[in-house]
Amino acid sequence: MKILNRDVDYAVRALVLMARNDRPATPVAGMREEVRVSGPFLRKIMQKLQRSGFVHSVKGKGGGFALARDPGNIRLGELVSALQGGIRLNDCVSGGKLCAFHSACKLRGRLASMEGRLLEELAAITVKDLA
Amino acid sequence: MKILNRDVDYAVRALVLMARNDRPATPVAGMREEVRVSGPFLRKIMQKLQRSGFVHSVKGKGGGFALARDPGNIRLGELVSALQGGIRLNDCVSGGKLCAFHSACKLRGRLASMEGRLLEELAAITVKDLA
DNA sequence: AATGAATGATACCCAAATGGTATCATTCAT
DNA sequence: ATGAATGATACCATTTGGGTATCATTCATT
Ligand code: FES
Ligand code: FES
Repeated sequence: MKILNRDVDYAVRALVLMARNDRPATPVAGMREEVRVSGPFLRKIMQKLQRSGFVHSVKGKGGGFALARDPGNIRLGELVSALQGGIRLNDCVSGGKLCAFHSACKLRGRLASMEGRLLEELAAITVKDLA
Repeated sequence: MKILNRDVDYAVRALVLMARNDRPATPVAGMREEVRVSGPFLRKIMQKLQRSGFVHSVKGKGGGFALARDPGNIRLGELVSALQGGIRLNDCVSGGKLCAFHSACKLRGRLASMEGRLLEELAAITVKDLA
């Protein structure tokens, strides 16, 4: 039961870094040291963040990445949704492999609300909180 | 972000089944139909449950598995711990790959307490509840 | 004692997800 | 032109999850 995968982990570090020293553009080469990850991998993550609208990018010399949104409004829950996909619950529910008690089952609903609460808690944490 | 894996899923179904028709011993062959899973796989899971003390087993002809504990006291949280292992949080914490802000990081504690709450919620659900 | 129904233990295998690298194209300041 | 930067994408390697196969052991029945 791992809550955050690597992508989210590194993304958080990078975003926090950018939130701290608010520069017009930070290249990957200027972050990979502190984030403790290889350049190419961090770059791939940053590109995902760019596509999801968390950061914007500037190509060419002097370019790099910068926050596209107020760090106080970048919520962990959104990062999780963007970088490690949605909810799957258990296979009985999402995979269509129903068990014999399906109609009377009290489990599905409970799991759904649990996952909901989890995401709420994640949504309560912003990049600013962590900077 | 999947809460329950297959093992737990099938285990719950089997335990609920046993709680319903309280027989002295149910063989795997008598459960695999309703649980909707292959015999060998269910058997492997049942063996795990036996090793963890949730059920006891009787070998030989007429044997099988039976609940070793009151179904009202078999909690989902325990099943998760026994069948899909403990907590890993993110790699910054569990993997020892600390990031640059480790000492000041507010994330680890939050994740830990979130996971704790999740397990509490799971612990509130018993096999009896689901039967 | 022999048989067959059952679990115990363990090794193995396959597929999917995760984590990570490599390559080439594109943009842009100098 | 050059070189520093990202965009896009294909590829690879490791781990995990899900599942099968096999042989050993136990025990009720005959
Ligand atoms: S576990 Fe199958 S319906 Fe709930
Ligand atoms: S994410 Fe590294 S110390 Fe918190």
